[in-house]
Parts: sequence; structure tokens; C-alpha cells
Amino acid sequence: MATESPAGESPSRGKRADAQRNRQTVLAAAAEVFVISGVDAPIRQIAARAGVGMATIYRHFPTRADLVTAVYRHQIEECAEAGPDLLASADSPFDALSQWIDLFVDFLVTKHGLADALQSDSDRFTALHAYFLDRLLPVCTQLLDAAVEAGDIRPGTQAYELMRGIGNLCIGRDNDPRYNPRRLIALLLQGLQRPQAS
Amino acid sequence: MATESPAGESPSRGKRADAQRNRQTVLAAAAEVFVISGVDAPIRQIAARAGVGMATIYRHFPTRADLVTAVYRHQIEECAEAGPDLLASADSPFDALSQWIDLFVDFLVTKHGLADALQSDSDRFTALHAYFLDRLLPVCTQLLDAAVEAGDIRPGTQAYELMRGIGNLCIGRDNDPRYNPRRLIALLLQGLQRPQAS
DNA sequence: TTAGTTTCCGGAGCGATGCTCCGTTTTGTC
DNA sequence: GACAAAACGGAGCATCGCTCCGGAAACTAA
Repeated sequence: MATESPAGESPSRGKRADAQRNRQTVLAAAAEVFVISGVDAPIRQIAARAGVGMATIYRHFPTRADLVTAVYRHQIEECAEAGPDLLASADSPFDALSQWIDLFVDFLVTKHGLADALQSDSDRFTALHAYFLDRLLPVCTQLLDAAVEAGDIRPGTQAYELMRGIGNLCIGRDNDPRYNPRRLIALLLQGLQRPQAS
Repeated sequence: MATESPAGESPSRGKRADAQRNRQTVLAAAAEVFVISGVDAPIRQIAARAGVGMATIYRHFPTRADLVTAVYRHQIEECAEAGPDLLASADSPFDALSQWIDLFVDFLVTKHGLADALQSDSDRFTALHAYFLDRLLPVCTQLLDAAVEAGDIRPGTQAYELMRGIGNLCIGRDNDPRYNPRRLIALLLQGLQRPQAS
């Protein structure tokens, strides 16, 4: 089990100088291109922007998922770390869960096509899916369990299902005034709260 | 306004015999291939299965959306027609809405990749999106309004948002025991019901 | 039937993209 | 400076969407 380098953190260590340099160049170029063309942008385009051959990108990031996770690693990390903090600072476990989901949604909707990629049935993104799960599922589970424990929400919902549902709701073209994923997610949380007194 | 042929119902009328024949052959082949490879299957594959040239498919169905809608037309129609029936037969408007959503979800999850296509940001499917909306949005609106009128659910939710949310929740690989869109949709409906007495 | 006309067909071909292979270049070391 | 290892770059192959046009097939008229 690779515990210190879960998904390509710093594989440049010990590599040749030009390799390390190129790795950073590619990451920067990819970040820029992702904003413009989404995470599905052609590798050629990223390579051109970085002034680098395609093979260089494939050498550093064998799959597209590796490149995407490397680009967003910091933000995913932040999101993961925010979980326990919120649990400590929020008024209730439910508030903590709610605010954490806000963070998660913020992250997803501002990354062009990222939510789409997460659930894509294409094989290119399975590693991305796996990375998100590895990193965020424990956090979500903790928040969910705490909320159940506190009696804020009904039991019976799994964190995996919740996260994937939220991810799915964030899929689609942006800037459609008729569709706001947050409203539906709020509804979902509403349904999760237990007025189940019958 | 084309009221009798909204999206390619029977454009074979008056065409040459071989054209009509090929149209049916292509539809049958497409239906088979969609089951196996999803609605994103290569046109070449469908053409090969139909024993037909690619141009023939493009001639009959200019966009992929046209082909998909033609294949599923009957089932979409059934779903649309079920709306008013359910409203008349169900115990309450909310039950009607709930059952109709069940039908809609059944339809989506049994069609490989259809839900994905509906929200795809690719241009190839915009017409499909439009057709679903044209046909099903009025039905959903009617059910939603009736449920609001009856006081079953809180007002403020638009049918478009609800339908798209449901469609989104149905996106993804099938047969994952950890993810069942129906559970989340049930939660969503739960949140829609108004315990909002505050 | 047959000739003529219109409609329709088929697949070669073009551009885009993912990914690989291999000759060349750069880097690090002695 | 020479040498080996590491990394590079882009040509090249495969796939797919979509079009174009020469030819075949179906209708019509005599």
C-alpha cells in the first residue's frame, strides 16, 4: 500500500531535472486548459500549450484521471480536511454535513465537466472516481454518522450513495437558470432530516 | 407547427419502397445495438448490423438524437400518456407524481446510457433533450401542480428542475449495489413533501 | 418491356482524437 | 569530454463522426 504517495503526489523526487520541470509545466498548462475546455480537453491541446510532446504527458500521467487528480489534488485535500473542522465548529452535525456538502458542490460546479467525468462510464476516469472515494468517502461517512448519532437525520443512507447522488446532481451544462443543483440538494437534505415521527 | 410529425414519426410515407424498408431495418438494428453498447454506439456498428451504409442512417436520421428518439418514441409516448391516467387513478396527486416518476426512472435506467446522453454537454444530443422536454415536461408540470394544489408538497419547485434532477440521479454505471437512484429520488420526494409547518 | 428520370444507396475519404513506438536529445556521472 | 541512462517529441496507427459523389435501384411513361 502506497501511503505516502496515494495518487502521484510528487513522483518527481529523484527524477531528472528536465522531467521535474516538465511535470510542473504540464500541470500548469492542464489547469489552464481545463478551465477553458473542461477536463475532457484533448491531450494535444494541453501538450501544445505546455510546449511539450504528447508522450511527455502520458509518461508523467499515464491516464487522464492521473492528470486530473494531480491538478485538483490540493482542492480535494482541502475539502477532505474541512470535514473534521466543520464538525467541530458548526452548530450541529447536520449543519456540518450541510456546509461540507456546500464545499463539495462548490468544488464540483466550478470545474468544467468534472462531475460528468466522475460518473462517466468511460474507463478513462475510473481512477479519478477511485481517488475521490478514497479521499472523501471517509470524511462524508464521519459527518453522516455524526448527524445520525445526533438524531438530526434518519439512518439508512450510505455516504457513497449520498456523495454519488450529489455528484450526479451537479452534472450538466452550467449557467442554466432553470437548473440549480443546490436547490435539489437542499431538498434531498430536507428529506434526510427526520420528521419520520410518523 | 408540425403537429402530426413532431420528431420523425413516419417520414417514410410517400418515400420509395427501399427507403421505407431501410428505415425499419435501421431502427431495428439500432434498438439491438443500443441494448448492447448503449446509445453512444458507433454509427458504423449500427450500419454494419443493419447491412447498410452509414450515409443511409444519416439520411434517415440526420442527428444521433433523431435516431434515439425514433427508437424510444413509443415508450416516451407511453410515459407521457400515463401522467393524466395516474392523476385520475391514484389515491392522491402526490401518489400520482410518485408513481409517474417511477415509470420515468424505469424507462431511464433500462436504457443504457440514455440518462447520460440526456445531460451530455455534447451537441449531438441537444435535440434529444429538447424532445424529452417537449413531451414530458407538460405532464410533469401537471402532476406537480396538482400535488401542490392538493397541499401534498411545498410549492416553489419547477418541473424542469425536478425532471433534470431525476435524470441526473439515474446517470452512471448500472448494477452497482451501493448506488440505487430510487432511494435518493425517494429522499428527494420526501423533502418535497411539506412538513414545512415551521 | 424498355428507356428515362428521380430517388436512394454505399463506402471511400477527411478531420479529430487517444494512445504508442522509436529514433533523437538531454542530463547526470566519471 | 565521453558514455550510459533517462526523457523527449512527433510521426503513426486506430477509431469515430460526418460528408461527398459515382453508381444502383425504384418509379414513370410509352
